[in-house]
Amino acid sequence: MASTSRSQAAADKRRLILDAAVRVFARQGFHACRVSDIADEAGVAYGLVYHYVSSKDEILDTVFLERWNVMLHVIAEVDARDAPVREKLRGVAAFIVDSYVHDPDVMKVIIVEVTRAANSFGLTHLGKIREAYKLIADIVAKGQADGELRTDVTPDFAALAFYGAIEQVRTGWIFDLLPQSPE
Amino acid sequence: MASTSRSQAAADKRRLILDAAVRVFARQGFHACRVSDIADEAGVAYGLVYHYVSSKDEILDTVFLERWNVMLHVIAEVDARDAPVREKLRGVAAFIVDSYVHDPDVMKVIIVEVTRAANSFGLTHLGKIREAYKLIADIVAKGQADGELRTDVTPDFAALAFYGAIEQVRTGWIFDLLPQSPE
Amino acid sequence: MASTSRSQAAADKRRLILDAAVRVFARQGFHACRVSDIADEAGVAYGLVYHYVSSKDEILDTVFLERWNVMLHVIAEVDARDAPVREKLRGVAAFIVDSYVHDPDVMKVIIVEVTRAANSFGLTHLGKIREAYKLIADIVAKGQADGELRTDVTPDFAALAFYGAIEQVRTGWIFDLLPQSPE
Amino acid sequence: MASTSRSQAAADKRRLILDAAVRVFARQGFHACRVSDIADEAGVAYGLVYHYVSSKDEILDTVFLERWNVMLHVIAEVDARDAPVREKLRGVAAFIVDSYVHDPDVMKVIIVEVTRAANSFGLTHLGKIREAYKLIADIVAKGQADGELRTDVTPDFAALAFYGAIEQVRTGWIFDLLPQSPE
DNA sequence: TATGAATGAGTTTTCATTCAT
DNA sequence: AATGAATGAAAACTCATTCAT
Repeated sequence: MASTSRSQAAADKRRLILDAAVRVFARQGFHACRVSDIADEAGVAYGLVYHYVSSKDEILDTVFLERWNVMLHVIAEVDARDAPVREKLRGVAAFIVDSYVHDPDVMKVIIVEVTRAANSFGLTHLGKIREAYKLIADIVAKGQADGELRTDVTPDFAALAFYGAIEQVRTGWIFDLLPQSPE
Repeated sequence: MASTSRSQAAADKRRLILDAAVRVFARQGFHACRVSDIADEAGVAYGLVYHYVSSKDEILDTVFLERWNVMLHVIAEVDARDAPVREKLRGVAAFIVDSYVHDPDVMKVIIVEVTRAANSFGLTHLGKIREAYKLIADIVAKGQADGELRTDVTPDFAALAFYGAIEQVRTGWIFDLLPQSPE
Repeated sequence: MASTSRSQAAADKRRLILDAAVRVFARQGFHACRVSDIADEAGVAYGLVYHYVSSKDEILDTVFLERWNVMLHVIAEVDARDAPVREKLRGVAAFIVDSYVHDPDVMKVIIVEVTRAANSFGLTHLGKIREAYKLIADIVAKGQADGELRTDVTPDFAALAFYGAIEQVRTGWIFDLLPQSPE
Repeated sequence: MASTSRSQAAADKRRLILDAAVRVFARQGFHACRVSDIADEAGVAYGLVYHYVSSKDEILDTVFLERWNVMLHVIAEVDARDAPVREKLRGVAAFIVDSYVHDPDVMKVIIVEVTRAANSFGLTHLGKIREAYKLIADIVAKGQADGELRTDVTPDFAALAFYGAIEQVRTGWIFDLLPQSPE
C-alpha cells in the first residue's frame, strides 16, 4: 500500500512533467525548447526531469505513443461494433475530433512534431502511424465488400483522405464542419 | 558581357548551393543537417556557403520564397483568365501537382519545414502562406457570386479544403487521383 | 542558511571564473584569449563559464564595472571629507596606487582593455569613465573656489592631468614617485 | 625609367592601401575591421591588398614603424642641435604635436593599437618604443649634467612624464596646453 | 527524491589568406 | 596587376545529459 502510493506519487510526478512538456512543445516547438523550459513549466528542478524520463526524445515518444495507442485501441473497438460502416467512420472521426477539443496541445504536438516530421520522429514512429491507416483502411475495405461504400477508391486512399480531413480540422480549427462526409 | 557572365557564374554557384541545400533538407530535415552537409553536397568548401548566403536560415527562407512567390504569381495569373471557376481551380491544382512532379524535394522541404512548422519558419512566413489562401478563396468567392459554385461552404473553408487536398497529394504521393474534383 | 551558503558557493565559483579571466586577460589580452583559456585557468569545464556569465564580453564589463564603481564611490567619499583639497587629491591618488599594488592584473586589464580601448569597450563605458573625471574635476573646482588651488588651469584639465599621472604610474610601474604633487 | 615609374606606381598603390588602412583602423579599431573594409576604403579589389602587403598585421607594423622611425630620427636630430635642453625638448614636443595636427588618424592608431597594446603589437615593438624613451632620457640626462635641469628626477622618469604629457594631449585633444613645461 | 552545478561535444559563423583567371 | 571566388581553421556559444550532494 505504501509502495503503491509511493509509486503512484512517482507516476503523478512523471505525468506532471510529461504534461508540462506537452504545453511547452505546443508553444515553442520541440527543437526550440530546452529541457530547462520543461522543468520550469512543471515547477520542478532541472535534474529531476531526468529522474522520470531518460531523454528529451523519450518525452515526445511517450506522449505520442500514449495517445496514439489509445486511438488505435478506439479504432479497433469501433471496428468491432456491429454497426454500418458509415457509422463506424463517424465514430472514429468523433473520437479524433473530441481529442482535439479535449486536449488540443497534445494533438498539436503529435501532428506537428511526429506525424508531420518526415525526417525525425515521424520516421521513428512510421510503423505506428501506418497501423492507424491500416485499421481505417480495413474498415473501408469491409464497407466496400458489404456494398456499403463505393469501390471506385482504394481503401488505402480512403484512409489517407480520412486522415487528410482530420489534418484540415486542425489546420483551420474548424471543428464543426467535418463530421458529415468522412468518405 | 564579362560582367554579366561573371555575375551569372556567381548566381549559378549560389543556385548550386541552394539546390544542394534543398536535397539535404529533404533528406535529413532542416534541423538535423549541418551547414557542412550542405557544403559537402554542393561539393564546395565550408566557407563558400557563407559567401553566397548569410545564414542557414536564409537558405530556407530563400528556397521557400522563390517557389511560393512563383505560386502566388501563377494563382493570380490563373484567376485573371477568362474561364469558368472550376477550370481556374483545375489550373491551380495542375500547377501545384506539376511542381511536385518536377521538383519533389523543394515541395517536401517547403511543406515539412515551412508550411507545417507552426513554431518556426511557418510563423515567419505566415503572411505569405495566408496570401495563397486568400487568392484561392477569392477565386472561390467569385465562383459563388457567379452561381458556379455552391454557397454552403465559405470561401475560406473551400480554400483550406483545397490546400488540404494538396497536402494529401504529398502525404501519399498519389499524383494521379487529384485533378478531378478540387472544389 | 543552506540557501545562503549555496548561493554563496555559486558566487564564489563565479568569482573564481572572473578572477581567472582577469589573469588571462592580463597575460594574453582580451582578444587573444579564448573562453577555453579562461576555463582552463579557472580549472573548470568549458560550459561552466557560461553557467555563470552570459558572454565573454560580459566578463570584461563586469570586471571593469565592479572596480570602477568602487573607485567612484571612494572618490565621492573622499570628496565628502572635511579636509584640504590637496589632502583629498592625495587620498584619491593613494587609493588608486593601492589598487595597483593590491591587484595589478585587474588594473592592467581595466586600463589596457577598457579605458584605452577607444573603439570597443572604452566606447561602451565612456559614461562611467567620464564620471570619474567629473568627480575629480569637482574636487579641483571646489579647491579653486576656496583659493586652495591655482585657477590658471581648468578643473577639467586638472582632472585629465591627474588621470595622466595615474596612467604614468601604471605605464612605468613607478609607484613611489607620484604622491607628492598630484595637481 | 619605365621601371622606375612602374615601381613608383606600385609604391603609390601600396601607399593608397596603407593610408586607407589607417583611416579604417582609426575609425573601427584594428580588431574590429576586416581586410575587406580596407580594400573598400582604398577602392581596390579585396585580393589586391595581398599584392602589396603580406598580412593584416604587416599593415599595422608598417604604419607604426614608418612614423616611429621618423620620430626617432627627428629626436636624434634635435638632440644633435647646439641648443639649450629646454629648447630641444620643446622641439621634440613640437614635432609630436605637429604630427597630431597633421595626421591624427595615424597617431591615434599608433597609440591605441601599438603603444598601448601591451599584449600584442606593443610587445612586438617594445624595442622601438623604448628607443624613443631612451633618446629623450638621454637629452634629459645631458641637461642634468649641464645643470640646466633639476636632478631630483631620474632621466627615465622624466622621459616617461614627457610621454605621459603627450598621451594626455591625445586623450583630451588639448593641443594648445602642452608646449610650456615638458619637464 | 530532489537540486542545480558541471561537463563537453556539436554547430554556426567569421574572416585572414590563397588561388584561378 | 587586378579581381573576387574559394578555402578552412578558429572561436563563441548552446544545451542535452550526468553527477555530487
